[in-house]
This record gives sequence, structure tokens and C-alpha cells, in this order.
Amino acid sequence: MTGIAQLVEEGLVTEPDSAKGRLIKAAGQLFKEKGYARTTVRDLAAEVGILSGSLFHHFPNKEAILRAVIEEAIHRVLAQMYDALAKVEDPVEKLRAMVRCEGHAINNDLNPGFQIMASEWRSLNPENQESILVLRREYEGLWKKVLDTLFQQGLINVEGSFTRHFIRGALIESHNWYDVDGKLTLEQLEDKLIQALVHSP
Amino acid sequence: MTGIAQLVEEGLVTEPDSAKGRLIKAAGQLFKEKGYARTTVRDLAAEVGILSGSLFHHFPNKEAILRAVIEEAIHRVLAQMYDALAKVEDPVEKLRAMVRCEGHAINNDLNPGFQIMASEWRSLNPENQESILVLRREYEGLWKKVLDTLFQQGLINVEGSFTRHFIRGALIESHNWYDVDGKLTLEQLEDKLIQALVHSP
Amino acid sequence: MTGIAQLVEEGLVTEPDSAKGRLIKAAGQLFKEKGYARTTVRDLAAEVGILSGSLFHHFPNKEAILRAVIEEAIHRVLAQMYDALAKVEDPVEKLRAMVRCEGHAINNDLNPGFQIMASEWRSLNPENQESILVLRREYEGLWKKVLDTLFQQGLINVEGSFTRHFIRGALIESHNWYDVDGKLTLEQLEDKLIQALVHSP
Amino acid sequence: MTGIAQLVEEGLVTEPDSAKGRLIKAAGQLFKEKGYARTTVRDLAAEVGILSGSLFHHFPNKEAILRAVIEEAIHRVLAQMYDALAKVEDPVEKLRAMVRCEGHAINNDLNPGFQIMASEWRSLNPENQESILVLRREYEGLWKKVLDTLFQQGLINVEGSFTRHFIRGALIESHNWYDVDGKLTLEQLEDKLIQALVHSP
DNA sequence: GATGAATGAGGTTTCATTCAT
DNA sequence: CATGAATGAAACCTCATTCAT
Repeated sequence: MTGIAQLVEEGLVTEPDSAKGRLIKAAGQLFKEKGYARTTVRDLAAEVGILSGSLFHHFPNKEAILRAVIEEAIHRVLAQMYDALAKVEDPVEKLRAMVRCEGHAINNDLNPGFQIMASEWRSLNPENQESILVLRREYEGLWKKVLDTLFQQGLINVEGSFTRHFIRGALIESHNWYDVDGKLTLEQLEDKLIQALVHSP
Repeated sequence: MTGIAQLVEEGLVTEPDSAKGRLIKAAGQLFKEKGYARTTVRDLAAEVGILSGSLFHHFPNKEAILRAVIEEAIHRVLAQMYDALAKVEDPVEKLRAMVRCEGHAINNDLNPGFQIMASEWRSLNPENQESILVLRREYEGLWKKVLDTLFQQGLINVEGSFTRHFIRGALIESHNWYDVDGKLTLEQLEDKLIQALVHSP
Repeated sequence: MTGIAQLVEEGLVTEPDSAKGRLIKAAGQLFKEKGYARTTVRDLAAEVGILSGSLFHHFPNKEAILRAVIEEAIHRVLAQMYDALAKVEDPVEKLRAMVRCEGHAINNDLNPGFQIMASEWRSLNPENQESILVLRREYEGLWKKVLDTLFQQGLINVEGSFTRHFIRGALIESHNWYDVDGKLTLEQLEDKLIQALVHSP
Repeated sequence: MTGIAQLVEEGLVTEPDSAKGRLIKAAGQLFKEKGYARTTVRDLAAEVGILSGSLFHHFPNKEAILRAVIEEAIHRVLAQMYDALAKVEDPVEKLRAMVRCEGHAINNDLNPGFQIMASEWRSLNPENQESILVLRREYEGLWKKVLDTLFQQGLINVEGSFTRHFIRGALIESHNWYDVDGKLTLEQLEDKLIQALVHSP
């Protein structure tokens, strides 16, 4: 997609076909499947066909890989969200666009870093956490604007900040029960969440 | 409390003052703070004032401690929930009682095992997962009954099973942002979640 | 010897027959023979008949072993020096006693830590260096007192502080050429150094 | 200087402005500061602005760099010493000239290889040691001649061979305490050493 | 000559677990 | 029951060296 290409150009995301890029992708999958602590650097290296020592040409240490996985994921979701938000006007539709982005990020294997951020946050040292928090603040700012509007218009029952926490929890948790191959489509799941929280006017 | 005493008597929960009981309590705190993988058996032993070797007189291995922490937590919450549900009739109040139980279990340090179940599920091997799932099914059954009723009565917008997933996610996530010492009480937070999902009739 | 026994009792030196004591002794030999960087913890462990992992029951890391080797060596030399100094009155004889102590410490395999301190000083991080410096200052204080007296009495040509540096260098370097099994005894070598620096009155 | 230029011409010393020459100079500094084992080829390469792989166009392996650093240093000191010795006649002045050469080599950063030889001797394999020993023997021969004369004339108290060892030790050790920026000049230090060992007639 | 990704052996350290005392 | 030294596998990481480009 042209979206990714632009992120690569800006240096925010690693070229997916490069060794480093393939490493980040493999790390995303493994961290999601097995967890960060139970994924060894040998696992990672084997997944991209190099030896474990070679890993440290691309990253100074294992935690830097975790950080890269998460940061690139946020950059990707952010870019998608800006795109999607620009296409609709209605606040409910803006919310739907955002839920779609986050829901897909969490439940699709294309961008597992987002889910990993939720489950492995404590595996990051304070410095890396802070670095990621900068991105998260930008990201959460988008949600706040839309949800505050909805609350002012009386379309949701509780303040935007709380509603955002509820939505985040619900979407993260969906990863633990939603079956991508089941009958329910991801879009239907996302719509149900919106329906649960937003009044039909 | 007589509640705990009875659970002890039934063999579902370890006597809290025994060495084993103190071990489980300490494990709950440490697993919550640092995560299961990053908590060493030495940490655990030191916390209760024994040496790491002695730990294995009480548990066959480290994972058995994790399992005990989780199972005892569910037993506790289940007992509290049965108690609380028996005291009210109105479905919304039943829901409130359940949200109170789970919300407190997650955000109080008294019973951290519930939160740990959510974050460390993948650290358990299939056998232990299955053993815990037996309890979880009983626990989720309670939720299903109440939420199905609410949906039939038109008080919530989406089916009970989905609403339950949303509530679970929202409550688990609350652990990541709710500040016990802040202005918002836990009860207020729980009420906001109910308000977000349930129609005022 | 009763001297060592007392140091053990005071906690300044590790019981030589304990695992830790044998480790320190083996480390002294290996660090002297191969150098600190080229001695692996596996080498060390093999030398005392344990596995490398077991090493870390006794020491938090490799550098702590180096530090222990050096500190215990200084404690030993210090104790010997106090003993020897107490037995003579004449300043030249006091100097001879000190040169004997240091010369033997450097050229005997009984106490290689002293030599190691000279050659591996840069392998220690600043904290460990400072800890050892506390001992060194006490040790150098003994030399200063005796050499200052000799200078005031006109028995040596240059100030005590410089003479001390020259003696230290000469004795450390002796390790690189003196042959314990050769014709020259260690005592003869030490006397030659004194003779080179001190006037026959 | 013409001295160095001639050494370059004879092939004994590498042209200082060439890549190889700059490499040897950088290696000298780093080996002196951090020690041979703790200096990586990456450090070396970075210091001269190339990548580590390129290093091996100039040297077959890391140890060859150490050897070159030492051998070139000895060639330099030897040349300086021949020059200086040719300018004076008096044995004491010859000794002073030699002490000046060696003292400066050790305490000046211009030619750190001499000091490195002392501290990193064990890092060399036997072949490289032997190769260097050929040079050292020539070098030590110069000292022997002068010191033997002084002993025969009764100007020093102990045989030349021992006195040489003492001087070498004292000068090498001076590197550990002499402060180039302090009040004492290097010449004063060197004179003190001579004064300590040589009788004023 | 230079690059830089990759190698692969080997380094230190961690840690759950065992077991003689 | 507790101890604590020892185990041994496995972890992360380092680094001299190679080699296709």
C-alpha cells in the first residue's frame, strides 16, 4: 500500500522486505503467540533464517525489538486512522472508523504490535515505555476528540475518557475470544461494541 | 471472615496464615507487580522468609503456584458473588453486584489472582489451563444468566455473551488506568460502566 | 597459621577450605597465569570441580571474584606486615621487612592477588577500585612512615614517596624476570633492591 | 622528524598518515586506555573512520595489530636511544639519556606501545612474543653495556642486570602514578630515579 | 580498499529444580 | 520442614572474522 510506503520513506517504519523489517514482523508474530519472555532470540533469528548473533546487528538488545514492534504498530494504526477519519464527517461514523482500525489492529495478524503493547507493557523498561507513551498520547488524543463530541451530543452515557477506557478494554479482550474464522465478522463485532455504547438517536 | 473460613474448610482455599497460604499471597502480589516470568522462586521465597529450596516442599514447581494463585482467586470471587447475588432481586442490581465483585477483585490487592489470570494465561500449560477453565465456566455461567435476562428485557443493546466480553475487557483494562488513591471511587467507576451499557428504563 | 585463622575469624579472609575459599585461590592462580579477561568462569568452576552456574552462589558476578582475590591478598599482606614490623626497630630493618613481605607476596604463588592487583587494575569498575583503594591507602601509609624516616636520616637519596613508587615498580616487575627455581633466592633479590637504594651508613 | 622518516624508509615503521599508520596509532591509544582484551576491532575501526571489516585488509587479525604497535614502538625508542647515546660520553649521562628515552616513551602518549608491551605481554602468542623478543634483546643490550660500566666504576651498588630490572620496573610503574599535568616534570622524575640509584661521586 | 550483513563460537549470567544434611 | 550448595540447561549478548557486493 502507498500508506506503508510513505511511512517507510519518513523513517517511521522499517522497509518490510529488509532483514530488519522481516525481523520485526517475525518478532510481532512470536511475541503474540508465545509472549515476549518465552520467545528467545534464537527463535527470532531462526524465524528469519539467520543466527542469533546476527540479530544484534540490527538491534542493540532484545528489548529494542519489542519496542520497535510496538512503535511501528502504532505508527501504522495512526496513519490508517488519520486516513479513515478524513473520509467521514458524522461523529458516530468517526467512532466507527476508529473502532474498525483498532479492532482490526488487535485481531489481525498483520499488525500484532498493538496487541503486544497491551500484554507486554511491563516488559519494557521505563525509558522505552516513555518513548512509546509519546506516540500513545497522540493516538489517544484522536479518540478523546471524537468521544468528547459524542458525549456532548448525548449519544453516549458517560464521559469520553471513561468510554475510551471501556472501548480499549473491550477491544483488547476481544483478542482472547474472537475467532477470526468464526461466523461473526470482525466488522459485526465492532458494530456490536458501538451499538452497546451508543444510543440510536 | 466466615466466607474465607468456609472455603478453607472445604479445601478450596489454603489457610492464609500457613506457610503455603502466605506463599500464595506473596506470589499474587509479585506476579501482579513484576509478571510471572520475571518473578523468580527466590523472590517468592524471600518474600515469605524461607529459602528457595524450601518452596518445593509446598509446590511441585513454579507453575503450580501460579495455578494456585488463580484458582484460589476464582474460588474467592465465586463465593463473594454467590453471596452478593443472593441479596438482590432486580437484574440490574444483580449485574451491579457482579461488576462490584469483579471490579474489586481486579483493582484491589486483596485478590490479585484474578487479574493475573488475565495477564498470565499463556504462561500456563494446557493441563493447568483446562483445570482453571472448569472454574471459569461456572463463573461465566453466573454472568450469562443475568445478562441474558437483561437483554431479553431490552435493558442492554447487545446479546449477553457479547456484553459480558465487553464488561470483562473493560474491567481488566481498568487495572491499567484506574487509580485507587484518586478521586474516583471504585464504586463510581463500576457504576459508570453499568451506566454506559444499561438503559435507564 | 594462626595469622590466617585470625583473619578468617575477623571476616576479612574466606575460610580457605570452603568452596568460596577454594574458588578465590583458584581464581588467583588462573588470573595470574592467563589474565582476568582470558580466564572464563567455566575455567574457574572447573578448577574447583563445580559447574559454571554454581559460581554465582558465591559471587554475584565475575568481577566480584577479582575484587575478592585482591582484597584478601591485601589483608594477608597487611597482617604479615604488621607482624613483621613489630619485631624490628631499626628503620632499615623495617624497610627490609616490608620489602620481604611485598616481594614474597608478588613472587610466591601463595598470594597472587597482589600481583593481580597491579596487572588487572583496569578490569575493575570504579566502585570496586575505590573499595580496594581504601585498603591500599592503609597499606601505603605503612611504607610512607618508614621511608620518610629513612629520608630524614639521609639513608636514601630521594623522598620517601618517590622511593616507594620505585620500590613498588621494581618488585612488581621482578615477577616478570625472577625465577623462583633459579640460583638467586628471593631474599637475595630483595636485599639487592635495598642495597641499590639505601646507603651503607 | 627525520628520525621517523628514516624508519619509514627502512620499512620498520608504517607511514603515519597512511590508513595502516593511523590504525596503529589509534590502537596504541585504545590498548593503553582500555586494555587489549577490552578494545574491540569495532572500536579500532571507528577510531579511524572505517568499518570493522575493512580492518582486515591491513592486518590478518587483531593480535597482529598489537604486535605492530609494540614493534614499531620499540623501533622508535631504539632509534631515539642510538641518537641520544651518540651525543654523550659520560656513563652517567648515557644512563640519563636512556632513562629519558624510556621514561618519555612510557609516559608520553606519542608512543604508547612501549607501555602496552609491559601490560599486554601475555596477550601475545609465543610466536609473536619471540618476534618481539628479538628486538627487546637488542634494546636491553644497550642498557647492559652502560649499567655494567657504571657498576664497574662503583657508581651503582648492584650489578647492572639487576639495576636494569629495577629501573624498568620503576619506569613502567611511573605510568600508574605520574601525572603529566602535575608539578613534577618528567625530567625531574627521571632524575630522581637516577639520583636514587647512582652515587654522587 | 571499503562495506556491512552474517557467522558461529564462546562469553557471562539466570534460574527452576534437586538433594544430602 | 528447612537449608543452601550444586546442577545444568538455556538465556542474552559479544566479537573476531569472513565475504559477496
